[in-house]
Amino acid sequence: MLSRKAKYALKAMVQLARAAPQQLTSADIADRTGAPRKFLEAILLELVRAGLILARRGKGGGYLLNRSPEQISFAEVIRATDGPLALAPCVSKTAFHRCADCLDMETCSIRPALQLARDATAAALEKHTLATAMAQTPEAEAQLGA
Amino acid sequence: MLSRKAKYALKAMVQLARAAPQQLTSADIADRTGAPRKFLEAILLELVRAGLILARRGKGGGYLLNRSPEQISFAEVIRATDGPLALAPCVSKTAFHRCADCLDMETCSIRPALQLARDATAAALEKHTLATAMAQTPEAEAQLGA
DNA sequence: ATATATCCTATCTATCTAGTAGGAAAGTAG
DNA sequence: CTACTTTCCTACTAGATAGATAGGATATAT
Repeated sequence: MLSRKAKYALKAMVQLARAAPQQLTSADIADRTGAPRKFLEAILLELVRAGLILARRGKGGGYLLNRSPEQISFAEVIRATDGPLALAPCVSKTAFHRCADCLDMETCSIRPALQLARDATAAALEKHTLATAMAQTPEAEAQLGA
Repeated sequence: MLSRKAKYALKAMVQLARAAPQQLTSADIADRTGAPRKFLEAILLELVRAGLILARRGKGGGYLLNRSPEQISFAEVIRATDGPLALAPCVSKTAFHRCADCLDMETCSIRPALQLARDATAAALEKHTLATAMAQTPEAEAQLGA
């Protein structure tokens, strides 16, 4: 399961894609996604640090995508917030290391299955970009207060 | 990421598949997988309740698969221990419900992506059975104490 | 009866989740 | 230079989950 953090991040990214080339403030995004503003700010900061978005401080400031929506995949956003997509570190491409509870990776009886699962998930989420999401759901996000 | 519980469960199931038609005690399985015996017992109990294995109490007792290895998928074992494979409840087939943090499922901008991811993961893990795992790694599991 | 093995309950510690609160730093406009 | 806005940073908290451990009750075979 994704954490709320990752879901808020994904929804925020889609909102930024919709707003482009205009920027949105954390308050704007909080309104549009239902995420608590202060919590959202921390998440947006992580996305800034991951290089996915840019931030402008001060009056008239806000956030905007650092790349075009076609170039930002769901996989990247999830990795930036929740970490690797893989079901175990030993099959992760972005954060590979031996599992603490498994001595011999080579003869591990469950690793091949986890590898297939990772590849399948990664393929789906890397193909799916912010542009895909925009095209599929062209309307504004439903408001929580509605 | 899978919990240790799920990994122990999967490894235990593969060991039971290898041992069949002989049964194994919790101590046997703990030895072969590196899982703490008492922790493992709790896990095995969950697998019993999920109908994946059978337990025999008393002297000469132990655990054994309730179906043939070809009929038990990795997906089932993971669901029995860690819960749904899906990244969100709203795209889960086995535990479907609306996400607490999302009012309108129909217009959700991230749901289609999560649906694709779930389908891809489920397909991979449902196809992969204990028999598949046995065939791929015919040797005994590496010992933690080795 | 005794030994064996699963089943059940309770407890514990550390970490993670999902925030809240308060303010510092930076940028803009007058 | 001052006021205002907006991001950035630090600290804190309540509650849940992970990953166990401990001790014993219950069932079974000899």
